[in-house]
Formats: sequence, C-alpha cells, structure tokens
Amino acid sequence: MLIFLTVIIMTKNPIQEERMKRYFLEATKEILTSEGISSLSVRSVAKRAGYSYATLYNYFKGLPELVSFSILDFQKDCTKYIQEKTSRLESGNQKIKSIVRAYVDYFVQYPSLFNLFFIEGLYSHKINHSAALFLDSLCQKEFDFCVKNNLYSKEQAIELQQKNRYMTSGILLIYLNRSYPADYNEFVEQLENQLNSIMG
Amino acid sequence: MLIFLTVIIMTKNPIQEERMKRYFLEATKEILTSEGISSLSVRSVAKRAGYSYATLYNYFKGLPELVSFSILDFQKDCTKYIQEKTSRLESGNQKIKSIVRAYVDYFVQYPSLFNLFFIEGLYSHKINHSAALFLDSLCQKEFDFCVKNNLYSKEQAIELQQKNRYMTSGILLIYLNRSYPADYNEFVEQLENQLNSIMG
DNA sequence: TTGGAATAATTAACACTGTTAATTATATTT
DNA sequence: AAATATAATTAACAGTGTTAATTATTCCAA
Repeated sequence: MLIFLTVIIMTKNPIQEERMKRYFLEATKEILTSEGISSLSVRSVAKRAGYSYATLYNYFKGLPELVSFSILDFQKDCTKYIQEKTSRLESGNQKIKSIVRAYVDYFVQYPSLFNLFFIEGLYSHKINHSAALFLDSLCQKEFDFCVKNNLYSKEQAIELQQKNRYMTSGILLIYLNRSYPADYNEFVEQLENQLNSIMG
Repeated sequence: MLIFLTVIIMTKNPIQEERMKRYFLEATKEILTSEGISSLSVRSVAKRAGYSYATLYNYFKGLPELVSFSILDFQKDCTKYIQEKTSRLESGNQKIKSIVRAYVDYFVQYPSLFNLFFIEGLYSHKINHSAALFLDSLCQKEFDFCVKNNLYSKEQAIELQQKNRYMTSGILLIYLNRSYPADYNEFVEQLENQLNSIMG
C-alpha cells in the first residue's frame, strides 16, 4: 500500500505572504550586491530580514530558490537600467551598441551578479534558463528593426547577435573574474574595439 | 613589543613529502574531473588519498591551495592534449584554428574544469593568474610565426588574439553553464562559424 | 637491540553551514 | 473568552573547514 502525503504550504493571507517573500528577497539581493554570494547563507538572509533562519523555509524551499528569484529580479532591474539609458536613442545599429554598453556597465557596477547569472553553480534553480540569452532578448527588438529596414539580412542579424553574445560574455568573464585587462580604461577600449569590429 | 612567530612546516624527507603531496593532488584532480567541485571537500580528498582529513593540512594550507595546484596541473594536461592533436600541423592560420578547437574539446571533455579555470570563486588561490590568458599563451608561438611571415601585421595579430580569446571564453561559458545551444552539433557549428569569421 | 627524541598521522573539538522536528507565540474564529 | 488554526522560534542533526591535543611511527644513538 502506498500513501502519498503532500504537504502544501498554505498561507491564509496571500498579501502578507507576498510581503514576507519580499523581505527575504530584498535581504538576499542586498547581500548579493554588497558582500557577494560568499556571504550569503540562510542565516545571514534571515537575520537581515529580521526573522529567524527557520522562518525562511515557510516561504522558500531554500537558498537556491531564493537566488533564482533574485536573478529574475535583477534581470528586471538591469532591463530597466538599460532602457533608461537607451530608450531615447533612435533605432538601428548604434542603439544596439549602446544597449551592449549599458549591459556591460550594469555588470561592472555589480560585479558579483555576473557569475550569478551565468554560472550553473550550487545556487540558482533551473528557472532562469532564459539568462543564457538575456543580452539577446534585450537586443531582439532592435535587430528585428534592422532586418525589417533592410540594414542587413536575417542571416546577418543572427550572425551579429551570435558575435555580440559570445564577445560580451567573454570579455565580462575575463575582466570581472581574472582582472584582465587590469585597467578599466583599457577594458573599455577593448570593448569598443570589439564592438566596432562587429557592428561597424 | 611585537613577537613574530613563523611556523614552518618542515618535513625531514622531501621525497616522501612530494609523494604525499602527489597523493592528495591526484585525489583532488580525480574528484574534480569525475564528481565536480561540489563533491570536493577536505574530507573527501583525504579519504580518496587514504589518509585522515587533518593529515592534509600537513602538506597544504587548505582546499584553495590544493585547487590552485590542481589547476596548474590541469593546464599542463591540457597543453599536452593540444600538442598531441596539433603538433604535426604546419604553422599558420589553420593551425591556430585547430589549437582553439582542441582547447574547446578539452573543456567539453572535462566540463567542470572550465569554471575552475575562469571563476574567481571561493576556491583557487591567486597563483593561477595566468589562466586568464591561457588560450593566448597556447597560440602565441603561432601568432608570432604569422607576423614574422607577414601573414598579417602585429596590430592585426593582437586584434585576432583578442577576438579569439573573448569568443572562445564566451561560447564555452554559455554552452557549458547554460546548455546553449542544447545540441552539441549545433554548438560545433556555431564555433566553426565564429572561427571562420575571425580567422578566415 | 633498545630507549628516547623527532616526526607524522589521527582523533577530538569548535564554529560554521543547511535543514527538519518539536515547541512556543500569535491570530483567527466560534 | 476559549478553542483552533497559523506563524515563528528554538533545538537538534549531519555536514563543512580548521586547529589543538593525542596517539602512532620512524629514526638514531647508546
């Protein structure tokens, strides 16, 4: 005989539940942007949220889920940041370059987020599978515009998107993790160099 | 008054010491290539080496140091692997492409090593700072050859090296960590595409 | 060969992690 | 106000890294 026991976490008040989740989520985001993931623990999050460590488990399955939701949130923040920086630019090649620049800026500003986004680590669920092509999604509209206006063909667009994707991931990976180039100005120079080479 | 106390680990027998270090190092490498870094702990390494966990501290400062030495060792293995695959090719553009292919092959074969090499994580000392430009060092001789034989200018060589470096890091990062492209053949196709676009 | 000193390896212990069960506190409803 | 449902906390366990105290081993001189 098999007995299936399903325990459903049922909070009677969904508004309060959302509030509580927010508290823990914001605490997580704060720790991730300031101290980094090495300082992240169930206990450190709960402490910053003002609750006991066990309380966290009433709202999240554990740290990985919390980190996953944080990433989704950071993606929204990043998207907003980029839009503020580029929304008034007119569509076309140059705007794509500006989007990439703003994208890079964001991770330079919050260095610890890059690994969070791209490394399949202990942390992070499988929810954020879209993160792989996060930059792609940010540029998609602009590429569509360029194709529609015959700036380049559909095949060329895909080609350019690939180049941008891999170049950007690579230069950020090496700059943020291996401190190369050592100088920020040199880093920007190389980025511009690569961007111009790809996008013209 | 300041008192400086320096405790030097002094083994009387340097041959035996080297042997012991090898045992722990090989155990570490085995775990890293098979189970991955999430299975790596002082206790798991020591157990596989056939010693108690505390014994490890007589030969290494801790896990980070052990991981750093492992990386240096893997770099040698990788270099050897690439040389075996490319040494008989004649110098020039096509050989550089083959070196990059072999380099990528190595990390596809040992996926868990990529993050180890490139992520400034909890693990790994600062010893392997050269890892940032590991691919560069593997290609350096060939680029020098190409410049010397006027295949392209010194500036062009640097440009090509940059493109290779960032493209390769990026495509590996996204394929190994985010499983994009999902299909291996598609991955190889994109790599060839990029390689041809850069190196001709 | 046999004590005693030097060296190496082990166990014990501590402060951290994540996670769950048992318990206490708080809200809600009758 | 009492009974019940819900939420938050403390206690406890197994797993980390790391160090100190203890045991085992090796080496050398008497």
